[in-house]
Amino acid sequence: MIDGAPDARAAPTVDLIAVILAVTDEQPRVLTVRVPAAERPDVHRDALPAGPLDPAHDRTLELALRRWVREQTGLELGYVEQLYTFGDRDRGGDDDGATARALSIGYLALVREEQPPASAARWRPWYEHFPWEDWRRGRPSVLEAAIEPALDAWLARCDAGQRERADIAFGLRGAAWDAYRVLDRYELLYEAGLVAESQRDDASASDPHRVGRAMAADHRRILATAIGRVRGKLKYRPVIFELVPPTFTLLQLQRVVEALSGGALHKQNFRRLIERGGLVEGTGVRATTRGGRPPELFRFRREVLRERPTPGVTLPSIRR
Amino acid sequence: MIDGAPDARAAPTVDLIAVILAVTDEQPRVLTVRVPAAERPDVHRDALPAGPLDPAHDRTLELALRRWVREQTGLELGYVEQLYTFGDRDRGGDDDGATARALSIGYLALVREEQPPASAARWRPWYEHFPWEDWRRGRPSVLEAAIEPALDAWLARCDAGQRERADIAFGLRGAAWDAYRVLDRYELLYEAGLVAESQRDDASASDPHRVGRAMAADHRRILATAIGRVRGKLKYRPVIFELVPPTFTLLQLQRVVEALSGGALHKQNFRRLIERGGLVEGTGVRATTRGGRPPELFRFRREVLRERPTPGVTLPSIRR
DNA sequence: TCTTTTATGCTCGAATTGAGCATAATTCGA
DNA sequence: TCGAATTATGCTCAATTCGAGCATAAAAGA
Repeated sequence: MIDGAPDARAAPTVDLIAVILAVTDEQPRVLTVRVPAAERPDVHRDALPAGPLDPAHDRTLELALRRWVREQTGLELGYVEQLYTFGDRDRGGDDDGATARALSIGYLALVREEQPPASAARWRPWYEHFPWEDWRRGRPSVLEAAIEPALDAWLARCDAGQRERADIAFGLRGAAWDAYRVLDRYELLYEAGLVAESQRDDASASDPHRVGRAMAADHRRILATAIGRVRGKLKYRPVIFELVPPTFTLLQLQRVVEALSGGALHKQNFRRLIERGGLVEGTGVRATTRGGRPPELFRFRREVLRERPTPGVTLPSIRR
Repeated sequence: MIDGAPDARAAPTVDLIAVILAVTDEQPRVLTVRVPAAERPDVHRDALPAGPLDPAHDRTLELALRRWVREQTGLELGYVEQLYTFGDRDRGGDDDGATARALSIGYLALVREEQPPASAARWRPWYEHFPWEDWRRGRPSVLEAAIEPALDAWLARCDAGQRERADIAFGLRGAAWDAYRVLDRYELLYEAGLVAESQRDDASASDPHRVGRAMAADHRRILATAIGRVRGKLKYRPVIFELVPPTFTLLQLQRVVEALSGGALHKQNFRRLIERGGLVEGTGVRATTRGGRPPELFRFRREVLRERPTPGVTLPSIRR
């Protein structure tokens, strides 16, 4: 069986699941739909949009994704990249038995502005699901108020390895907060029983100190993966320009970076980085403004791709 | 169909495919098996080992992978991460019709040393498949001798966008060579008909200026994805230590980084980076040596994970 | 002992980064 | 109309990092 031929027994159902992100009004948002919960059809939950993989129509997985997203939401996706394939058995979805395994191929998509979605989909600020990830106005209070005490209590029953893992993930006891470890943090909270999803999956789970707004099945895990990915990508690819209009002010751009990375940036240094890095060029036009000196409008400078190997924006160094 | 329920029509076969990497004798190697070609059973090709996803046995995809790799090759995998899911229709495999789609979930694994593989698997230097990726002894001659002329000829029939894409991928006309764009380069060569795989997939393909050793189906594309990933990962996670013995000299470590990244490093600066970055600690023991001052043996310093957000090694700046 | 070889320490200038001060160009209220 | 408030933008300065090379140390081998 080492010869590349897949086993015929293994025929799980496969769907494509989309994490579609945009930033509007300085809030990063994710496109969600409301679905009835698997066990309790009267309860509705936020879910990521998912669609079938239709072999008859689509030559590639990415085309399949673009097609059903267009058909279902009217949204024309720009930047798309594959995220991760989720296939653990107990994914908390409508997985009925042990034999039929559900496989979801997750995709990350960035769209330019909040286009009002057709259908029942809606844009939701992602920090509602991850309040501990937004450090733009300082350390999130939920950390001290809820997460740390509950985590401590849980860790008292764990070994030193878990303690170390938690320290690194949450920047405790002298460790630094690493903005990219979004999934690590979510997984710890899940294991510690601090998110509603783990209560659902495990009846014997501990107390209901739930943090953040829950999602259907394992969709919050998928969103965590996407946030970590987009934060990482910012550094070395100019994906940020997928999220802003064709022309923009440097402050607009900065706010979008801050929204994604969850940290505050030093304004003048951000400008220096972006301008001297050759990522943008001025248009000569100034934006109409609502007070203060009117800022110049810039556009993405495509030529940077040939000039520099990794044109991105370095992340925070959280201010203060 | 936006509700997360997968369509029952879509039931492709799924297998797990492993890119298992090691570095021995300063050569990066990949574990391959020999399989008969889909169209011509008399011809054998290098392939990546693949195994089934068995829902009955394995709770997670990663466990399934570890299990069949252990069973088939005797190899106990250490570091494992999911790479990418390959599911385009024309993957060049034993895909018989348009209806049955083959899905391969690729995994990247790093193992510590060249353990002599049981079974028919063998270790193969990956630069045989990608000779243009090895810049350790300067610019690979295959670029000037074969790739650039053929690429130029092909680009003459393309639009300016392709020209730009090729410049960026291969560092032509003033652009910088970016070690991470392994997949971009392979895909261009594929499209230009410069690798044997594209001849197989397209009977009308151009001349046989083939570069690098071919692999079965789309396995070379998968390997390219893995190489790009591991090169990227080096920068911000200490994955390098998955590939060296528990204690090692700094030169050994440097050679492994160079093998993976495909570039030469400045020795003293590498030492400074590693030591002052707190990635290693001396053992006080010196290695037995074959001439020259005996070097000290170091070990990975685990505490660095809590001290620094992104403990990795910055890549070359290719010397000379 | 002298040459060769590899390891390791150190310096120097250039570039990058973090932080803040200063000035410019507007709007808005008194 | 003037001054306060607000936002944009230019500039400096010190600390750190990075690229490159010189110099010395510690061994083997002739």
